[in-house]
Amino acid sequence: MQKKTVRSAPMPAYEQIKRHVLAQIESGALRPGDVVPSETELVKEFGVARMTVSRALRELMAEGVLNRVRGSGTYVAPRQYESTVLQIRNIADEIAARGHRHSARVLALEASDDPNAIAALELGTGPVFHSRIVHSEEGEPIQYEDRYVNPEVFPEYLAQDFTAETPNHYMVRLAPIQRAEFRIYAQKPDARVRQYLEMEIGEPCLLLLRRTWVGRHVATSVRLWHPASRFHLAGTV
Amino acid sequence: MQKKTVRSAPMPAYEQIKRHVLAQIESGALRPGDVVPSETELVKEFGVARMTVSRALRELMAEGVLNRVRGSGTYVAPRQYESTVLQIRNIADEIAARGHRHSARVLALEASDDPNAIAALELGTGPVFHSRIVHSEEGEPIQYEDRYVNPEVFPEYLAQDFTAETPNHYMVRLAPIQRAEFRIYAQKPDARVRQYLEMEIGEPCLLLLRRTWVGRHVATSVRLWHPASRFHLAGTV
DNA sequence: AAGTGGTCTAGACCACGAC
DNA sequence: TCGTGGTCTAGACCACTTT
Repeated sequence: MQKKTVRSAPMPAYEQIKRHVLAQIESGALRPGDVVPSETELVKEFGVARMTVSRALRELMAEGVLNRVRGSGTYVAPRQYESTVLQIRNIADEIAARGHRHSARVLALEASDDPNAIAALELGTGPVFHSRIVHSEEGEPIQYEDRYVNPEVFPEYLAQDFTAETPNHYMVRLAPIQRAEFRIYAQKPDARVRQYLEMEIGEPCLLLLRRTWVGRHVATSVRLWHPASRFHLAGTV
Repeated sequence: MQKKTVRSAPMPAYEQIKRHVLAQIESGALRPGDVVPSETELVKEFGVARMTVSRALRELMAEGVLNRVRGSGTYVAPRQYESTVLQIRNIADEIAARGHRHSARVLALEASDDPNAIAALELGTGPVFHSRIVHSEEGEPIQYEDRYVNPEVFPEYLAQDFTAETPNHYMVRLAPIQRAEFRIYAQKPDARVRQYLEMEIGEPCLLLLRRTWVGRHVATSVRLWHPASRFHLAGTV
């Protein structure tokens, strides 16, 4: 009963196995519903005891990443369906998780000198970057995104193609978000928002305001309007 | 390497240990900050291997019930109903924090056989307890609370005076909330809610649905309507 | 029958904190 | 130094599903 040779990385074996499986899911090598290698196979692959593999897979199941069925096997879980306030998720991921098609229409992508936006980003002077995008799920508009971006944090923002990648995904990919502040309102949309979201007159919006920090900089300040009939927020504490 | 004698209950040993610790916390025998018996002690008490105790305590830490410090010990975690993001706060406290006066009007306080409520509380049969209360800030209504309560968790609920203490405060005082699930909607209020909240016709509501757990019981399921013009949610991540 | 996951044992080595 | 938790091993028995 001797511990095997020291691993190069100071990371527990079960954690390495978890990351290995997660990486395969993120890369698309493993898709929802796919069979994950069995405990026995992972034992051989990683040269560890079965308890260690078992813990890794059990924790991934507790995290909602995998489903395990005794006698059958381990499967990649379908993605979660409800958006959450607690996590800064990507509208495109949420839509994809529901098995639906996401599309984005870029209404504006420009520099701006709006003093309110400059203040919200806690900058002294402008210009700042500004984008307005309508996100749709299966062709039905579900979010009107009005976003201001700190050029010091994302200098290449205006050069991106936000029909291919959402601003949120782009920013998360480039910089780790360290803090976020949000406010949630029920609000009647103005005429422009109502039209872009194809809403009935009188239907309210669920409005989410969010500012996120990267280091000491306010990276972005965004207002997200959602038609009340087609969207809600959810989460657990 | 023989498995020990068959347990009377068909429940894993680690699960029994978890329930034992949770029961002590719920009964008040263990309070936040208290030291939980060490792995070695629990190994002796339950006659199991250390890995089994370790798993039980590790899972309770993952659930936020315990804190574990290597070299020091295992401790009961502080109650978290105010530390997290969408805080499970008391409307009366929030109003008091603004230096304002809170008042409550109890519209109903009764037993109910509503099958939806019974299902929401994950009970087999009713009756369950039901209350409807309008909360006001400086005399201005700010929240319409429609709450169902699990009688197994709060048997004395109907005997309380909720003009003096809010249901939320009463429940938090009696039992530690361990988990909460919420959903947030923008919604047009029905006529009754609109009237009690003294809202203009056409003004939307911010509707917060929340279920909270005490141990393995759904303790309460509540719908909170707020006039959009006078209320919003906020938090940080 | 063979393979899967679920649980458990009785040890072990280690990093860390309190004393 | 001693006790604590963190991880790991190399087996084992079991319930269950698939073939």
